[in-house]
Amino acid sequence: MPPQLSTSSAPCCTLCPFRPACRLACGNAASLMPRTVTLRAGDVLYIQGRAARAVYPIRAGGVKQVFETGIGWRQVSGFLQPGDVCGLEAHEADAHDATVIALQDTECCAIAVETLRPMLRDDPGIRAAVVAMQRRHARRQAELLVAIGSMKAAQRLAMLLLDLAAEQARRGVADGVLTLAMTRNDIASYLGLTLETVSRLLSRFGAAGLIIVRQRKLRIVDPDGLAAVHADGDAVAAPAPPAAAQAGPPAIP
Amino acid sequence: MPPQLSTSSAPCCTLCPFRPACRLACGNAASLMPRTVTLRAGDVLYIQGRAARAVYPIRAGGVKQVFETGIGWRQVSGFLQPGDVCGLEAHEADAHDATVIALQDTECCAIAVETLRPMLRDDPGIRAAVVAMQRRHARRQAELLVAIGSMKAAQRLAMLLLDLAAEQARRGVADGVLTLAMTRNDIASYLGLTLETVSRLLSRFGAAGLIIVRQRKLRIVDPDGLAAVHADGDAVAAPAPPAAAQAGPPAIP
DNA sequence: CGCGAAGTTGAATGGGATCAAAGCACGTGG
DNA sequence: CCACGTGCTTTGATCCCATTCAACTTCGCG
Repeated sequence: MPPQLSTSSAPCCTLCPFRPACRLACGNAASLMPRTVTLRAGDVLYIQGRAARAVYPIRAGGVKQVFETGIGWRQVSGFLQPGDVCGLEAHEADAHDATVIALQDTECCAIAVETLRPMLRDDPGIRAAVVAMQRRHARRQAELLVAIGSMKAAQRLAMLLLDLAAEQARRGVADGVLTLAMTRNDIASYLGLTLETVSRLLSRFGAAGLIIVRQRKLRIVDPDGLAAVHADGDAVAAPAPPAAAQAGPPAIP
Repeated sequence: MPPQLSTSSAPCCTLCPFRPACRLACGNAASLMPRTVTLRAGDVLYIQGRAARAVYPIRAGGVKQVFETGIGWRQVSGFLQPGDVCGLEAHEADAHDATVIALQDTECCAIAVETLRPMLRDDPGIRAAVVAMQRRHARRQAELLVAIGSMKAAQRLAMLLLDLAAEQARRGVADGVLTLAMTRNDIASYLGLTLETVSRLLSRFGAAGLIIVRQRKLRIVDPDGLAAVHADGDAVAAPAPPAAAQAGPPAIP
């Protein structure tokens, strides 16, 4: 077993919708060999409003999507991880509808629209995968809208944590240790809160035994409890003093 | 000139994306003759999660979209007017992604997916119109997300009013009298507020001379002022007592 | 080691929610 | 025609959750 790589796993294409047509992923010499792009934390992949010339499947790392309204109000609108695809709007619009910024060292492919469009026309499998991806994104956005519109802060944060864990499970990671590549500020923006509130809630979740947090490493200890918080909001109220002997699980490795 | 119809104008197809292929709209005998549906206030057009067998262009009246999350939290997610199309997700999904309920007496067409799909395949014009409609909807949802996530109540309401006015202008109505078919509660749900807050803000906007409200009739007096409220939020703060002689415009006709 | 960015924690404030009570429009039936 | 009931709206008083302001700690990196 090789030594552990940085914090994220090596480039992973297993969830990429373009995998069957991609030489990087399946090795077929006759297939597409996409250009790749590498980004460092803070680098901008593309900017909202600029011409959309490609879509960008993420191979490793992580990015945030930032949306800016017509009058200049910005908000984080999503976090994308390996297996997700940035800029899918390119296949039916000519401009990007959000800005994408790397949260950590990130590697992604770039598939030009001139390559993409024939692929979508000719391959029903890929087309279906892309449509499915768009619908998942729309559904998540609708759920987020309701969360921000009518749920309390604790519910929103619980939702995000469960969401991140589900995403992680979807890409096959077994142990429940999440790495939050984004800052507290990014999380707060995404959830319509402030960074202080996010920090306080993470501490409170930790005190309640739902999670273990240490900086950007997070382990979900009690998924059912988190789900209860998401559904109820008052499930974790006062930071009850943990009495005496409570040999909780050791800190995150 | 016939006497004025109820409160909304007669069935209007001028903005319908399917107009060029529709006998109701263009009179071409060889074209499609869609089935029509009539609803009374409160009637349900379709329900989230049920099989999507058709799309429903609205000819007259108005409806609200209601989205329900996986754990049963509901929120109004949009208001649709004549020229809009309900259930457009049908062309790539097999289930409706929201519930649609009539706000008033409403008339709409029903175009079965079996009819829709060939139409979209063969007619680039219609396809483009449908894509444009979906993108406008996505953009509006993103703006709403930022508004609910980080704007104050007054800003959100100003945004909605300006939006409704713009929609009305888009369908060619000249005088600026809006008819709010939805209740204060619907507005509040859509904006992530409570009905009391919406009511108070409408009164405050009225006192500030931005609008004239009386029940569900609303006239925008000062669009620029409203835009300032949308951008700033503090533009209309204290309900300043209107001093003395201020012969404001007469009540809404 | 020292600096800046990110995170934690506390205390005070405020905006919107909640609770409560009238007021108003509209349909229904006496 | 008017009395009545119901649902929607308005307005007031109070409360509470999240924001704001501020101080301090921790981490990452030159």
